[in-house]
Amino acid sequence: MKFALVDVNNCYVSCERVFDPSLEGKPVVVLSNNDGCVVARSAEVKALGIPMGEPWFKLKHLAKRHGIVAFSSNYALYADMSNRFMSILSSFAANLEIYSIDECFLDLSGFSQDLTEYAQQIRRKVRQWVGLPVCIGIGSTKTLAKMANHVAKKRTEWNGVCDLSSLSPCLQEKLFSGIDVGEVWGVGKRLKEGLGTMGIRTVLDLKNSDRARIRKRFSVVLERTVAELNGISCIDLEEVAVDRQQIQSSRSFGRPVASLQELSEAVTLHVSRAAEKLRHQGSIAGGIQVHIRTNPFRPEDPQYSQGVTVPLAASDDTLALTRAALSGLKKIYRPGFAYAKAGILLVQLSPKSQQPIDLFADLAQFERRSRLMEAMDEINRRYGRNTLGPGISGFGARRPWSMKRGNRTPAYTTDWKDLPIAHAR
DNA sequence: TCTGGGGTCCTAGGACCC
DNA sequence: TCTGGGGTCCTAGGACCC
Repeated sequence: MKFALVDVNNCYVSCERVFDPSLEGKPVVVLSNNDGCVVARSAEVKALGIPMGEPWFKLKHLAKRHGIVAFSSNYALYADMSNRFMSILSSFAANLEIYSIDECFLDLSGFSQDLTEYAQQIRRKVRQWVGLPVCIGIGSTKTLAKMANHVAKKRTEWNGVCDLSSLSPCLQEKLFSGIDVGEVWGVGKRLKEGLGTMGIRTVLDLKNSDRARIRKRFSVVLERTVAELNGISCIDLEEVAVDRQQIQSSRSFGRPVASLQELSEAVTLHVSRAAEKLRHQGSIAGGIQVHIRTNPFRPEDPQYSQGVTVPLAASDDTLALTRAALSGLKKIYRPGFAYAKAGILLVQLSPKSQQPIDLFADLAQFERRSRLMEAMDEINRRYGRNTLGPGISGFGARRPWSMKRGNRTPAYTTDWKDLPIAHAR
């Protein structure tokens, strides 16, 4: 087997730079929803030692001093750039797996040409056609391809491409002995700690570790990782997008919320968004979980966090799901708290084609509802999300709790009125 | 004042059944 | 006072990923 992992460098920052080249060379960050924390950093920002996930308010002084430019996240733009990026990749390999918004695995098994040169061609084309810089890692398993990608990104002498399968075992060992085990795909903070107590500190240590012992002390997942580091491919390319098993919608509020009324509006909005995704993948949900919580970062305030799962006759009907969610919310709601976040989770998903028909149900009513949902999705697709929804979710201007997005760039590629040329005039 | 959101998989423990 | 063993299903929580 041979896999390549193509990954956009500092994806969100790079997308912003495509439409404002003057940002090139400047320190740039993109912030999460509510402008909460840093989710993308340019190389200049990384060099300042600012970690991923750092809360923005803690950085403001640094930002001023170094002239850091901060953008609110613009997901419509990033998603569209991602689609363009993926479509270019599909011309380089017949089999590929879109792993995330900015990463894609290609199956290069059986390719006879020089893979490093092929990867450089991919880099040039992506750069030329969509303006995004990418790095490419190649290896005989997905875990090795990930590792190679890390090397390509961190060590400039590789010029953006690293093919581990072209290295001699001796060179590979030398490389792996110099990389922290925490950089391995699937090894997070806790596992790194646990491995450390066993004396496993580098990628090479993990590669040479005893698989049975790893399985016993940790899990089958980590055992698989060790196998993959040794070139034994355990994780397949997943070309077809599989149906989600859960669909979630949750969000922090722009400001604290206390009333059941406002929580109900937020929950209703979340159900609408999740139900739309549910119908899009052609599934029905057999349960809906509702959760609310106060702000855990303010331990001096009274804290409350509660969730409840409400079972229901499997459905994809926004109104039925909303009813269930609101009944759950009423059960867990306690007055007297400053709530910071609410969300819902659709669970027990199954294909709509398997939906059992209730013997006593009103079929005509069922049909009308289906058509209503279709019409609603179509209107929201055409005129923007939340154009049409249950009345309880409130209207835009009346949603003081909705999120803060102080500095979002225009939807350059997905909205006619935001085309760059219109701004140039 | 201000700390994201959406996923997956695994494990442990409780309820229940025979 | 005595109190099995094994299976399934569900849920909560932990860990990881981007």
